[in-house]
Amino acid sequence: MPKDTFFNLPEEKRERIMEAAIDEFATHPFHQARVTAIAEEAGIAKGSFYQYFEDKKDLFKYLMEQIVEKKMSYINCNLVEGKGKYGFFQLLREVYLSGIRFAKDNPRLAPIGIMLLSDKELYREIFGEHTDKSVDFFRQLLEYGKEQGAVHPKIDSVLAAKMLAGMSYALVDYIYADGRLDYDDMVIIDQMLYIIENGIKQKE
Amino acid sequence: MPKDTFFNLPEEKRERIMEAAIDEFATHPFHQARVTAIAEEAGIAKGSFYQYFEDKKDLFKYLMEQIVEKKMSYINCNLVEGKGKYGFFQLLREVYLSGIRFAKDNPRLAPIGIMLLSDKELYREIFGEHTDKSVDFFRQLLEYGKEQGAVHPKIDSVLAAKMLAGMSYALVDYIYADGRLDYDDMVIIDQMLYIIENGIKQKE
DNA sequence: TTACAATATGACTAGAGATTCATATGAATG
DNA sequence: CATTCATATGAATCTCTAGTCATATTGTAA
Repeated sequence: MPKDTFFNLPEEKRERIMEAAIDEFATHPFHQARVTAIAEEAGIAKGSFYQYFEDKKDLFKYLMEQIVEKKMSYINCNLVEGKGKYGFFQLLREVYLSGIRFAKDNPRLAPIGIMLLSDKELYREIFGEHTDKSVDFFRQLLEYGKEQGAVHPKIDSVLAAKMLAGMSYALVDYIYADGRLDYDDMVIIDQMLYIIENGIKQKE
Repeated sequence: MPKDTFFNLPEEKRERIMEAAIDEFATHPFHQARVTAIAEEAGIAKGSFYQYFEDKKDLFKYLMEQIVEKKMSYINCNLVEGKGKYGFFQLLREVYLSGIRFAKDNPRLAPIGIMLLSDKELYREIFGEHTDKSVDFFRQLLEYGKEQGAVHPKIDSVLAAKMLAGMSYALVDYIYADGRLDYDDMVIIDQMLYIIENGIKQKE
C-alpha cells in the first residue's frame, strides 16, 4: 500500500506518477521495469519515489488493484443484475464484450495483467494461491450454464474454463497486438461466440 | 551458436550443462535466469561457461532450437505423411495429442517456450518477425480445413487460430500446472476436440 | 621430456538498478 | 521570526550478475 505521502499529493501529480507507471509496466515485465524510468517520466526525483511507495512492488501491487477494479467496473453493470435474467451464452457474450471494451478503452492496461500471468511467483504474491482468477470465474460460469441446461453436462468445467480463459487472452491479442482496434466489437464477439457455442465444424 | 569447445566436450558433461540450463530456464524467465546458477548446477566454473557459449543468449537460443526440434519430432511421424490421408479434425487431434505427449515426456521444456512467448522482444530475436509461429501453424491448418469442407467457411482463420493456439497453452497448463500428468491423453483430447468441433452448447 | 595447444578456473571488472540518506526547501504554527 | 513538520532531492551506497582475463591444468604430439 502506498504511503500517506502519496495520497496527500495533488491529484495531478499522483496521476502523472500512475501514468508513468502504466507506461513502464505496459512495456516491460515487472523485473524489467525500472523505477528510474518511472520517476523520470513522471518528472519526480528518484528519492521522491520512495517517499510515496515502500518499493517497486508496492507500486505495482497498487497499480494492479486499480486495474482489476477498473476491469470489474466494465463487467458489473451489464452482468451482475443480469444473472438469472439472461441465459448462459448471453452472460458469456457480456463477459467477453466487457473484456473487449475494457481492452479498447485502456489499451495499456490489459498487457500489464497478461504479462503478470506469466510470472507465477509474482502473481501468487499479489493474488494469493489461486493461480488464475479468471479461470475460476469461467469455471463457475460454466457450472451455472450446466444447471441452466445450456452447457452440455459432459463438458469438463475445469478444462473448458481454461480454454475459455485462454481464448480471452487470445482475444486481447487479436485486438491490439494485431492492430484491430477499429474492428466492430460485435463482429468479433459473434465470431468467437459462434465458435464457442457451435464449434468450428461444418455441419452437413 | 555454441563454440566448438562446447561440442568437443564429452557428452556426459554437455548433457550436465544442458540439464542445468533447462532447470534454470524452466523456473526463471530469460532475464531472471542466472548464468552463475547454471554453472554451479552443472558443476563447472563460471569462466568455463564462456568458453562454451558467447553469452547467456547464445545458450538460450541453442536450447530453444533443441526444444523446437524435439517438439517437432513429436508431431512429424503422425502428421506429415498423414496430410491428405486424414481429415482436418484428425490432423488437429494429432497436433494436440503430440502436444500433450511432448509436454508429458518433457515436463520442464514446455514452460520454457511458454515463458518466451511473453517476452516479445526476445522472441523476435530468436524466431524473427513472426510474433507467434504456432498461431500461424493453426491458421494454415484451418485454411486447409476450409478447403476440405470440414471447417465452416465463415470462420475467421486468424481469430480461430489464435483461439486454437491459446487453447493449446491452456492444455499444457491443465496437464501439469494442475498436476494431471496421470490423466489419460485420449480422455483429455476427446474433451477438447469435442468442444472445438461442436462447441459447448447443449443441443436440443 | 618438452613444447604447444586446448581447456579450466575463479578472482576481478563493469554496469545496472534498487534503495538509502543527509540535506534542502517550504509551508504551517506559535 | 524561530521552530517544527512534511516533502523533495540526487548523490552515495549496496547488491547482484554478466562477462573478462591472467593464470593454471591437462592433453598431445614430436
